Amino acid sequence: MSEKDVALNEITEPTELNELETLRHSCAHVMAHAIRKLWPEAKFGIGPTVEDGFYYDVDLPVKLTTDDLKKIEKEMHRIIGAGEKFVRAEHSVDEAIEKFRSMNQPYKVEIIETLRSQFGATSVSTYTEGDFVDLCRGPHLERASKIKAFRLMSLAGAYWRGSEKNPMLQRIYGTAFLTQVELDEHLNLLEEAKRRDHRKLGKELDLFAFHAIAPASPFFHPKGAIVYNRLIQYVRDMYQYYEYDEVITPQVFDTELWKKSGHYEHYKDNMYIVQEGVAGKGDGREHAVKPMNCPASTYIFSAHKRSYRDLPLRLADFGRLHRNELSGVTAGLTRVRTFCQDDAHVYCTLDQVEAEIGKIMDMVVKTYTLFGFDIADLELFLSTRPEQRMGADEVWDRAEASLKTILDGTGRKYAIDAGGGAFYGPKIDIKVKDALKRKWQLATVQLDFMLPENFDCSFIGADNAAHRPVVIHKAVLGSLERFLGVYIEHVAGAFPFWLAPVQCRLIPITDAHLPYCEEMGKKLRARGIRYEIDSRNEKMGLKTREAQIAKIPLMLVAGDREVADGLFAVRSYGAKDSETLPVDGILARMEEWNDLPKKPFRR
RNA sequence: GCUGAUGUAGCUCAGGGGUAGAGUACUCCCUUGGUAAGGGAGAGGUCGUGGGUUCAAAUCCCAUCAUCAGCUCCA
Repeated sequence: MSEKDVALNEITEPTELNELETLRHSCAHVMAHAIRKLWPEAKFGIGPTVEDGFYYDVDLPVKLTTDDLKKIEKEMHRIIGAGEKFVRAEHSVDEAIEKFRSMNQPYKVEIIETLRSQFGATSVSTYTEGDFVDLCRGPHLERASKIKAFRLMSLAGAYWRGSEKNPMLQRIYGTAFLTQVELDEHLNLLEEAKRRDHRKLGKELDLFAFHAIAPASPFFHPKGAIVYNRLIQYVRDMYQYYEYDEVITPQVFDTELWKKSGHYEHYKDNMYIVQEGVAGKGDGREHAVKPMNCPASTYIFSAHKRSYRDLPLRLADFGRLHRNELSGVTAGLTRVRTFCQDDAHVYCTLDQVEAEIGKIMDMVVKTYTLFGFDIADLELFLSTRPEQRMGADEVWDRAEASLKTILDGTGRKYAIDAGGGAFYGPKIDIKVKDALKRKWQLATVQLDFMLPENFDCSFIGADNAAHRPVVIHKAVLGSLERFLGVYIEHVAGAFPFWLAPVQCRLIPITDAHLPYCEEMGKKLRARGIRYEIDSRNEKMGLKTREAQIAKIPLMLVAGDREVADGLFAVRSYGAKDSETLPVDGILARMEEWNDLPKKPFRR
C-alpha cells in the first residue's frame, strides 16, 4: 500500500479534528456545494484541510479564473446564510457506489472502491448539507451558519491522486478562521511574506539576479557575494573548532564515478552530461558535472592507507554542484540548478557515529541560534528507507537503528518521515521555522554504508585487519543559496552587522565634513569594516531615507558638532533616534559585533 | 515535466491594430541642506524571442523561452 493510499484513507475514516480543522473541513464542503450550484456538471476529487486552510480538487468543463473565485465566494455566503445542518449518514459500500455513480461522481466512486479493495471497508459515511451530498468521514460543524470568516485564495492544477499519469484537476485553495480578526491576521501575514520575498529583496538590495541565459542559476552581485562569502567564512571558522579539513575536488567526472555511486542510475536525467568528452576533445568517454560531492571525497580518503588513528576523518567540500532540475520546480534561491552546500563527509567507525552526529547537532543548534531562529521550533525528522534504494535491508535496519538511538538520546521530539531517506541511507532532517512561522528544511545529516562499500574504502584497525568505515554526510546551512533565500526572508533583508554587505554608511552633512568622514573611512578599512560614504550633494532627509531603505545596520553622521569633538551621530537601522559617540567607542563596538559569530567557538 | 497566469525603459507599472507612457533610478544644472523624498533640464525601449494573419502587429493567432502560483520531484 502506498503512502498516497494511506492519505486517501484518512480522508474518509473519521479522525480527530480540532475546532479549526472542523470549521475548515466544513468550509471546503460548502465550497463544493457552491461549485455544484454554479456548475452542476462538476466532478469532485478530494477536499481536505491543510495547514493554512483547505482545498478541493474539482473536474470542471470550464477553466476557472480569479473572477470565478469571487462568484464561488458569493454563492458560499448565500449557502452559509441558509444555515443548513450537516447530516451524517452511513451506507454500505455497494449502496454508496451506486449513489455516487448516479450522481456522476466517478472520483468518489473510485475512492470508495479503493477503500473496499485496500482497506476492507464495508461501509462509508456521507454528509448532506442542504441539497448537497458528499462522501466524507466528518466531523463537520453542526450548521453551515457557524462559518464566519473565510476566503478563497488561489487556483492551481493538481493531479488526481497525486500521480502525473492521472488527469489534472483544478484545485481551489481557501482558508477559514474562527474569527474575522484571525483571518485578517493571516492575510496580513501573507502580505508580509510578499514584502519579505527574497526575490524582491534580492533585487532591491542588489544582492543577486536571474537571467534567462542561465535559468534558475543566480548571479550574485558584489553585495550578495559578500554575504555569501561571509556565510562560508562562518562555516570555516566552525570547521576549525570541530576539526574538519577542507578539500577541493573536480567539477566534471567520467560517468563511471556516478555509475559506481548509484547516482547515474537514480538521477541521470537530472545530471548535466557532457557526451563527447571534455571541451569537445571527443575522447569517447561520457562525463558529467557533479551533482554531489560525496563520491569525490572517497578518493581523498583512499589516497593513503588509513589507520583507525586517522578516524574520524572529516572532509569538508564547498564544491559547486549542478542539478538539472525540472523547469517547473525551480524557485528563486530556494531551488536552483547551481549551488554550493556546506557539505562534509565524516569517515568514522560505527562506534564513533553517535559522538560525531552529536557534534553536528551541536553545530546546528549553535548556528541556528546565531541566525536568530528559535531553537525550540526546530523540528527533527528521521527519514527512512525509500522504495527506490541501494543496499541490503539488514544494512538499512542497522543505519536506521543508529539514527533512532541518536535521536532518542537528544531528548528532543522527532517524527518519522517514512520513505523520505536518500537512496543510499537514512537521514536526520531538520526543519527550522522562520519569523513568519514558515517551515524550511535546511540542515541534514545522513548515514551512509553504501559509499564506503561502493568505493572500497577501508582502514586498518587496532587488530591490524582492514575494516570498512561509515560515512556521515552533513550540511548545516544546507545549500548556501537556499539558506540565504530563507534567511533574507527571516530577517526581511536587514542583515546583522557582521553579515551586512555594507556595515555602515558615513554621512557628511555638508562638503565641509567630507574629509572627516574619509578619515573615519580609513580607520574602518584598516579594521576590515565594510562602509560607504554618501558624499552626494543631498539633504539629510534623503540620505537618511536611502540608508534605511538599503537596510544598512549603522548610519554615522558628521556635522560641525561631531567634527569639533571627534564624534559621530550613530543611528542603527530601524531606530528613530541617534546616539552621539566618540570614534574609538564606535570602532570598539563594531569590532565586537563583527566578532559575534566566532564567540560560540572559542575554546 | 504537467495545469494556469504573466512578460512594455535599469526598477515598479499603466496602455494598446495606425511611429511608445508615468514614477523612480541615471546624466547635467541650481540648491551646502542636522536624520525617511529640495527644484529644474536631459538622455533612455525593435513592447521576451520566432513565425503567421493584416495595407498596417507592441496590440490578434500559433510556437518557443523565461518567470510566477500550484502539482509531481528534490541525491
